[in-house]
Amino acid sequence: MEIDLNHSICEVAAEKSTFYSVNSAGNCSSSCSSTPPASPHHHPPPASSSSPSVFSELWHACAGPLASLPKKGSAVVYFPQGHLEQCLSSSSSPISSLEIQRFDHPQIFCRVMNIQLLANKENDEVYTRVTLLPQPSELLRLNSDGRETLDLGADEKEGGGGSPVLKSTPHMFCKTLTASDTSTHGGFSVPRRAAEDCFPPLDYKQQRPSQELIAKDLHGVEWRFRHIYRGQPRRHLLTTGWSSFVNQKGLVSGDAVLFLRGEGGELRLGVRRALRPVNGLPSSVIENQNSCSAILSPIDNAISSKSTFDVFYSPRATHAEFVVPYKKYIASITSPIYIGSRIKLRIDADDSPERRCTGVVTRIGGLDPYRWPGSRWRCLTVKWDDDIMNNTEERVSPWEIESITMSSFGIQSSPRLKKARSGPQITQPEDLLPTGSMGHLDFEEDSLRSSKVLQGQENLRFVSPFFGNGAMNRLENTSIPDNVMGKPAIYPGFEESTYRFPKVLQGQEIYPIKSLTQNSKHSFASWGNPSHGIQNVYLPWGGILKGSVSNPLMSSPSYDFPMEITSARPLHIPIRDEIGSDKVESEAKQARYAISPGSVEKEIAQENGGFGSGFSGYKLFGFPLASEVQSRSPPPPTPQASVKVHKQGSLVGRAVDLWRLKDYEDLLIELEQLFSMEGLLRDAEKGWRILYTDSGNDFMVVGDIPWREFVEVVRKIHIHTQEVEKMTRGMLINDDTQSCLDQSP
Amino acid sequence: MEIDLNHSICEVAAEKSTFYSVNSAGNCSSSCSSTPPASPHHHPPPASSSSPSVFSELWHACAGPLASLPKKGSAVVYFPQGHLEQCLSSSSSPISSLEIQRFDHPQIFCRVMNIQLLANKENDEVYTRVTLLPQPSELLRLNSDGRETLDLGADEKEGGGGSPVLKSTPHMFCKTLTASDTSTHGGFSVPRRAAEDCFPPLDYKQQRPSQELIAKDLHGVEWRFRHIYRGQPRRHLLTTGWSSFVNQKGLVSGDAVLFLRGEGGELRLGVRRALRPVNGLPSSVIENQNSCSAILSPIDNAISSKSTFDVFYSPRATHAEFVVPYKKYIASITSPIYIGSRIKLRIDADDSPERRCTGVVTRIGGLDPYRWPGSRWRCLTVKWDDDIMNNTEERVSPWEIESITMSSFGIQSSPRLKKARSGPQITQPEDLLPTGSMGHLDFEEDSLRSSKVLQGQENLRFVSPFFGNGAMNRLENTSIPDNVMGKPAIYPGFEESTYRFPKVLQGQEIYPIKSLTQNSKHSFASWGNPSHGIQNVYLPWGGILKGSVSNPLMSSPSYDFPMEITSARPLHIPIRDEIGSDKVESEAKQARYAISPGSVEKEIAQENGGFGSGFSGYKLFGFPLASEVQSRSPPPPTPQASVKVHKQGSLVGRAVDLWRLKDYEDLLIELEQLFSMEGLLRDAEKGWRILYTDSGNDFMVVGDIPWREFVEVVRKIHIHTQEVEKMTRGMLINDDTQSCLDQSP
DNA sequence: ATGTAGGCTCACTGCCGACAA
DNA sequence: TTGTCGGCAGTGAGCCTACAT
Repeated sequence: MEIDLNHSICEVAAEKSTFYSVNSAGNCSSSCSSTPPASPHHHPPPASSSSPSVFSELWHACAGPLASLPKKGSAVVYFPQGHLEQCLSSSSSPISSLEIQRFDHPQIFCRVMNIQLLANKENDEVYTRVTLLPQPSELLRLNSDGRETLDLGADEKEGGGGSPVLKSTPHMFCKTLTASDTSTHGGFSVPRRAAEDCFPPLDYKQQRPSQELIAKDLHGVEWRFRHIYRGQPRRHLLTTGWSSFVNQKGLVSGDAVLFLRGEGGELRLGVRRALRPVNGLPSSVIENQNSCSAILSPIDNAISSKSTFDVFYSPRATHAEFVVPYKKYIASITSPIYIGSRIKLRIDADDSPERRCTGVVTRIGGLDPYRWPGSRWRCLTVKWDDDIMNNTEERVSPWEIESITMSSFGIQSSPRLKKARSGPQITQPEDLLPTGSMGHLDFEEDSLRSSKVLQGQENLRFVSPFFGNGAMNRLENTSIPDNVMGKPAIYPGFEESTYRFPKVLQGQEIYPIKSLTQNSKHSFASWGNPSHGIQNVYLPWGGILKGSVSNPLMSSPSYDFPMEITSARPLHIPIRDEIGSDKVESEAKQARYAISPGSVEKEIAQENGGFGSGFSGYKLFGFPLASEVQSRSPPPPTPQASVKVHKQGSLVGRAVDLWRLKDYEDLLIELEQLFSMEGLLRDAEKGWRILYTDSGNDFMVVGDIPWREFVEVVRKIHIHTQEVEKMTRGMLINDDTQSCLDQSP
Repeated sequence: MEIDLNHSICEVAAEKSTFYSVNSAGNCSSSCSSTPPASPHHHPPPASSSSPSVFSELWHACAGPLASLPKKGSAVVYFPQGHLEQCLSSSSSPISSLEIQRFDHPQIFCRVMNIQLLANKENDEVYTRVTLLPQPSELLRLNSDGRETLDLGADEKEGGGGSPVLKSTPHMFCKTLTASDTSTHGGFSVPRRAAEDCFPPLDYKQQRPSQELIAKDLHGVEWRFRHIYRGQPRRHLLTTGWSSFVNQKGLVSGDAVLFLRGEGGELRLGVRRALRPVNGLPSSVIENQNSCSAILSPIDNAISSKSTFDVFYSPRATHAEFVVPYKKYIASITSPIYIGSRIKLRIDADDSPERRCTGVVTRIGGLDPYRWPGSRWRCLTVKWDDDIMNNTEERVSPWEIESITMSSFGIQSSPRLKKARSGPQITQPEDLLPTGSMGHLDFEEDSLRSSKVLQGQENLRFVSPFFGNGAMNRLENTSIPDNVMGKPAIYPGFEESTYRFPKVLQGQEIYPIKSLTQNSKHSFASWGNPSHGIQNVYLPWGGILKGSVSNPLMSSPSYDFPMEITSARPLHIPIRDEIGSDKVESEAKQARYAISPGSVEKEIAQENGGFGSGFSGYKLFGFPLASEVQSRSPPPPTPQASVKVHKQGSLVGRAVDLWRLKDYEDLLIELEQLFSMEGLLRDAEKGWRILYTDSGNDFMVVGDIPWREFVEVVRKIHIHTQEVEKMTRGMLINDDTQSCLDQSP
């Protein structure tokens, strides 16, 4: 017998009680218990102790995330997957005592004060509202010597309080609409148990018992339906009024409706739209923008004012993970992720409980180091082994990863394996072994493979600018403290690396060998103050040169890397030292922690010896190095953070923070959201053009210059219809023809 | 017999030929002629010389602005009213030789290169596209001595070129839809002449002749209609396909459709929606914001790059005047406008040819002096004599005004006439008499009245900070050159003044007498370099003190102004001296030109003698003065502290000191208190939206940018109902409850 | 000449049980 | 138990003329 999982979930929800409490001090706590609800008689008398507002809140809490509720018997706390609501039914982790942390601001820890669901009345979607109390936490701090200390025991016993008021789960059901349900032909077929559970009883003695149901939606709008019990075999149907509801709500097959009966017998109903794929773009992209822009901005304010903030979050519409459990976070950051790493991920899909997916990290994107200088979060692009995953989860948060192993892909595909054998032996240092409970890295067995990854790489020839005999010598004399074992690699600034051309980043520079050998004078530069011994050398493929191996890159400049691998780089976790005076010192020390205690092979081409000179003036393949160099804190005389956006014909302008965005695509998504033009901007055929006025007051087309450059020169963004470009080319008229008259007299 | 004016207009358009030409050099010119079109036989053979593209362009030109086309026989060039298209049929002023000038950038003159209509495919509206060639003109320049020279003769013979290709106007008609036309019950009743003119002929021998019409809209979409000639009496009807068209275009009664038959017999059709009143918001707001932000920004670019730019302009949707004929402009700026001035305005409404409206200027708003430091444009708020005008034309551009007289309103309403008699005699200087052809000011007869206006004022006690014996003495010795007679008053920076609290502006400071007398030490300050003799004294009510009357404000501090008159101030036209080194000098000289040659009575309280010191540190009623002082270019680092707040529907504005506030939340609370809207603003669901105008004069949503940034750029805050956002997003589904179940079994 | 209303037809909405999965 | 289909009826869109202005 097949079981509709959606329905099963609903039943679980009904069987599991969720308790809400709000104490007078505003210190909300919600705890969960697996106590079964009151006896499931058909029509329990309304609980006199329950106030309508509590019912309403509970209704809101239940209305949205049903599909995200745990499977029967499951009690796993799995915040990172975004199914925050699981905490509601997790007896092991009451929300109020869970450590929550913003993924993009490691200094700030938050305490969940309240979780409830709210409705976006615009699109009828339900969002989870997480009220967080930001707590600049002592859990993670830098000691004076720059060493990172994880003080796990601190701040543990603070929350709590408030006696939870027990509330029995009201009777409800959720049904995914069938084609018949949404067609104009008929009504809505009510599942038998759902009707008996939620709707007032009918007089079954009648031939065709029927009644009028009145249900309020999230807006408070009443919807009336004729509920009839008829047919052979008998079944419950909603007829009159149903199609109007479907039409006005714009429901289609695959969407879901939800009915909930309150204590007084009053009905509520909500819709839960299916996650419709946004054309052309993976949903994960939308997720990221959605979350970052709309949700995180008030958080900054709250943090500075030490007040609470709310996070709105729709588990159906967005995959973004705003909060992660502390343990998960710690586990994640102690497991470096490299491009090429094979990761395992647990997926909570509606149709399969706990499916685990595996894939290979193909790209590591960073947050904007200007805006989130200390963020440890990275955006991973994953090529999944299973093709089914391709469309749904292209981008992954490192917090989500369950285990990591080094991938061995690319070995067989490289015909030049032997030739590369003479390359450096990349060995993962032992202290990068996972210490977290969830992370799993077996570098021992993977060390060889990762070296093969390096050896297999073609065409891209990289060398670190840190290379240089002097630096190497210094480095070899450096002793690595023992107490930093197991700590993550520390690195200020990070960037994605899917570009064909190498990027030079703060603390991580990548050069083609060719440029080194051919024109080392202008291609080499050093970062960091040599007097402080910036010693870590990260090869582009993620290995760390160790030992006393001579520099093969210099001697054999024709290293070939397979093209399918752009570069394999470690997921370094930067920690920002806010004490500006000792920046270099601490960076140097932090950097050391990432270095294997073994001998590291390095050469730092150090032509430009000065620390402050950076890479100004150097170019690589026409790309100015300096512009890519992320200067240290504070952010340079920064260009404006927010850029105004005007849409043609729109009265009101908006503003976007470009530093938050990663690329043009992000921008388009952001703009679409700001102006409610979902899907209209990314598709040029929709007729919109994005223009901008730059610092030279020139009116330009967005997208022509590199994103970073764009961010710095843009002054104002304009959204115009495509007519704007026709002004020079004359009118174009598209000739899609429609016939609305079939017969001619 | 009643005549549908819309139809008349259409016929005029058909009778008047409009000629377009585009020469190969890209130098487009369009000229007009009143030559009647070819004999109006029913089906003229397609002109072989006309290319389809020209037809298309012409079609676009005709499709939109029909209501703006001149009445029969009219040849008046009347750009300022926004009916740019009138030039198309004006034989006296071919477009190509007309001087066009941006109202907000007096240095830049533009030459019209092309005019055509484009479609906003979103709302199906038609826009006028004006391709302009900016010409940094010599017409208006400042001599080295700072005197303004109007070199009318220059630059006159430059344009032209290109032999216009004659094109006969295609056959077209425009009909405003009736209730029957738009009802679901029937089809579209085609006016007889229109059908015979535009549609292919039917075989009238048949019983019910019919045919299928295929017409393309602006998007190129083909619409098919059954065209039938039937009924008793016989008439032309569009049946099948029509209701689909109406529905999909969202047409309602009052909208108009337009059919146009090309040379090849192909049909085009367009819609022209009726100007639906935007609920709650005066259309002028839309206009201003829309135009300034979306339309003018590319112009800056074009000006700097000396390239062309386009202006998109919808005569139906916006009232903004982007271009004004040069003569009109000159006439306007030579006629100072005061609050209280009675103005006459010509209105081109659809239903009445050349209706003239009169009203009294109640408010003079300025452009942002930061962004448009030299703009002469002012936004006038006019209280119209005719109540009908109240909703349509609240705000007026000075370019539109036909004639100006001083108003005498307020005389009778003042019970304290006698008491105020001892006040200063405000006399308009003779050199402010109008010299332009259109302006009309009779200051001689109004001088007394304006003084009465002053005398009648209560409760608001103002005095200029310029008052001071030293300055007065200097001023009295100043000789006014004769050759500046008739030139407008020159003043850097200007601001509206409808507020209860005084504002301190550049060159125009207004203080309550009370503060002067009580704490003159901190309330007085001087602007301008005394060595250059800033001599003009503008009283807040717009008068210029002259003669040797002693300062009555100092001796009788209890001046009372009627509340209904905020202040009567002259519309000073600032001219920006771009030579930065001599700024003060030229300003001082320019200022002198506005002063009556007669003896002027002034006192400048000049405690703070330094020019650069401004008003920093002084506060008045808690309002820092310095923040309100508009410094000379470049804009000062200190943004304004107090920001004006306007609530939709409220006549009176308030002001908030943003520096006192911590964040957006504080702001909302403050605003709620100011407007007694407790709880209404912080909850978005209450339906209020907080917007603001920033330093770029853009209309933005509050909350998008960080608070600190916001504080620095905000210029004015607007509280609107949420309707304001619907203007950009289109209709929202209203949630009126509907019962869809009438009978219960 | 043309706006509006009544009559008429037809297509579609929407309620019903049959039937099958 | 419930998704889908054929049957069927009521409503209304839409074509027609009549009538009024």
